[in-house]
Amino acid sequence: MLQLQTIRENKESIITALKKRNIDAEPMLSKIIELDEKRRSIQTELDATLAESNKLSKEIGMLFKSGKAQEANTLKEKTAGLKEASKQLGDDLNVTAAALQEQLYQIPNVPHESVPAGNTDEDNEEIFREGDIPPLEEGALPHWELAKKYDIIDFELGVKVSGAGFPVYKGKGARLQRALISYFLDKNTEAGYTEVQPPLMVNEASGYGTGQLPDKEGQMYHVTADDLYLIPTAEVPITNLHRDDILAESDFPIKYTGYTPCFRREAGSYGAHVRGLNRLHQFDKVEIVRMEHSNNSYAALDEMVEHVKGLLQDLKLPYRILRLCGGDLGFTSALTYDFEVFSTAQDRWLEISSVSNFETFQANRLKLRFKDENGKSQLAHTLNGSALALPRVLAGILENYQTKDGIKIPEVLVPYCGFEVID
RNA sequence: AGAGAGGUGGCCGAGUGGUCGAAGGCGCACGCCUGGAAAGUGUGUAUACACCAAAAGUGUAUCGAGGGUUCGAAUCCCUUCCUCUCUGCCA
Repeated sequence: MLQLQTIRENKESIITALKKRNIDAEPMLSKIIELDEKRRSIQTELDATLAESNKLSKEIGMLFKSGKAQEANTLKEKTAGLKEASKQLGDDLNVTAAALQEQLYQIPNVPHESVPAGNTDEDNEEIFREGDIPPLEEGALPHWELAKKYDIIDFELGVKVSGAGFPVYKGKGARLQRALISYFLDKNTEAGYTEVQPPLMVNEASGYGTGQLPDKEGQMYHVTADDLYLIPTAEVPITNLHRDDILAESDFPIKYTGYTPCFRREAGSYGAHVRGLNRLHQFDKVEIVRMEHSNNSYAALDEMVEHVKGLLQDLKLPYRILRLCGGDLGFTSALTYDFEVFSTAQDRWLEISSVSNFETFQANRLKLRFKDENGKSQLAHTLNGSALALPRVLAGILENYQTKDGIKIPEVLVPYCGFEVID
């Protein structure tokens, strides 16, 4: 959510920046400014009315105490009109503030200046590429065939137990999955991220805090009996650890990492691109989350990108980094780098990490602030990234490391797996 | 799930209709004291919004949330959320 003051002061530049998202924000912003002006004028009037009313009440109290009941009763009559007026103004204020809030929730974050304009993923800008694409032998298989061949992931069993998109990992497949989680957590911890195990269900306030609500309500599983939501990413509970906090500058940087399953309804997904591990209702992910001083968040973002690069270099997977264009940028993000691994057997790139700076967009909803050197509160910046999302890393490993003698395990994972090959 | 207790400032905790944004304590900050520290001592120490160019200042709101009674509510009434304890159930 953008800050009102920012909108008031930078309306034109916000409109220009939002054009990169192919949004004409002019009508919305004008509406917001209009509502804000209305709200302020009502507030001023209401405050004056209440002040008058408070003053009279005090006088009445004094008069009663000193036994001048008659004078007090005279004053009482004067308060009736004030009371009526403040009730009316209060209602107006509530209506206006609610309308304003609703408008504000609809404005996406302002893209960073480096974000390219564009409509679709075609317009994303590749900024880095590394790793060799392995020459595969005749008869190389996509991961869902490999999963079946070596009996390491059973999609049909998942269908029986839950439904499509809930795979069952078995044997060495399950072990490899666990190895990846441990490996990522270890690397993240080494890089200074504090490991946390957050709740997997969150309340409504948390959903609003990070921006899943109200915009993406349909994408989360809603446990209606208790009004909780299954987390679509660890970003939600971890970022909300600091909801309503006022930090000291010395608290920065705040760095967390956490492994969680993630639950996504993925309504509307279908087709070949969602086969196998490509798109699931439940998947595992290790996330990194940071809270930063506003003047350090882009340095932090770069650091996160370097860190994720390190993970992929270790796994020796061919990958590229994209700077998302305005049209592909998430609602809450100011700048996002997507990491994609090349899946050789599918001959396509698979997104395995998304690293974003939200600037103050989430912090404004979270009321996550810090005291600056002048003792003033200002909003912190929040960032997060996958380090990494498991299923597609797994898909990449299975497909890129396949040989006719089985699937080799990347060297760094062997100590975690306890075996060198899946055969 | 049943019964009970309770939600007050960073924390603890007092406050049952008016002078309460809220005693007292702890913590924290700054100063004094000290060779230095501790102790002692003094001062300060919530957030949001509005007015003001801004600072200063002023006003308004906030004692879980929402509503009501009243000239006036932390205090009374209603609704709701949450927490804790015991019982039950269960990993």
